Amino acid sequence: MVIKKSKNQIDRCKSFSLHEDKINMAKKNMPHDDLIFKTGEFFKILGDPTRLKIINSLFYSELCVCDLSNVLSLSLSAISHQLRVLKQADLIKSRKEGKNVFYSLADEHVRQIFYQGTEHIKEHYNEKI
Amino acid sequence: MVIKKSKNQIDRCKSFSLHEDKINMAKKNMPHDDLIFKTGEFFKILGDPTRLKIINSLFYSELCVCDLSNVLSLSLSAISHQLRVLKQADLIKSRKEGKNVFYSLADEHVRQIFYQGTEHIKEHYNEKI
DNA sequence: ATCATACTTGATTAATTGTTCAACTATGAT
DNA sequence: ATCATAGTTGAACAATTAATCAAGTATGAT
Repeated sequence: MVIKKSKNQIDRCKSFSLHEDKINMAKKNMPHDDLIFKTGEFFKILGDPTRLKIINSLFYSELCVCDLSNVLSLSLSAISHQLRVLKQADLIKSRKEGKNVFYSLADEHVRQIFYQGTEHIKEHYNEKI
Repeated sequence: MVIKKSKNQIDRCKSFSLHEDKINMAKKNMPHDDLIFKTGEFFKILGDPTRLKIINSLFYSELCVCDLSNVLSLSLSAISHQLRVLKQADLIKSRKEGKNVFYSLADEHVRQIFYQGTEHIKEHYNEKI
């Protein structure tokens, strides 16, 4: 009763003509790969609890690596690695003072998008979180 | 010249008292783990080019799996897997009509956050994308 | 009943990723 | 100069993940 697909059969449907207009509309309005990719990279950075906690911590004041290690109860190394990711993506900036390196948010935009994300989740779960 | 750390030394700094106020402020205002985690999961879903392209495609009209396969030049299987991820996260919804399953955006919020993300990137790269 | 089309799904595989470990450098105090 | 503290970094390891493959189900036409 099992029908095996031939090796090189393309796993696509055949009804291109059916919704041709809608398909072309979607294709025409597709942003360039570069923008899609970079936007994805940006959201990916916000897709980690540790990084979100770091961002939230920096809402109130600049903090050094040591402070963040205390706030998140995570090793200096783990924090430092994540700070590098956040800095390379220009979500945060740093300033050196003696033995300390103080980190702060790069701009208001980060705060806004973070806020929108949490609000979306809150609404979605009926304020139960 | 190499000084080896003892096995169980904790990789944390010792200056808790230095920035105690700032640390407590950050701790006090930290959202619950559940909210942080779910927000992270949400952003993670937006952190993939294929899913972003699907979302962008659905900006203009509902589309079936086959249509999306055509728009993105990706196999039905790959599209279907991603649609499931997007649906489970309530970013899209579906409607069955005969042999077709039509997908559309779940709400305006998704559109807004996607838009904010791309705008952030565009600003950041000086409109060069 | 049979067949083609639309879609789904579980398993596999390759690539990516977050944390830890163990080292390193940088700075300031003694 | 030596030492302690603050921070960085590369390697390793486990966990996650996106696409493919090979099968499956669902629906409508003949």
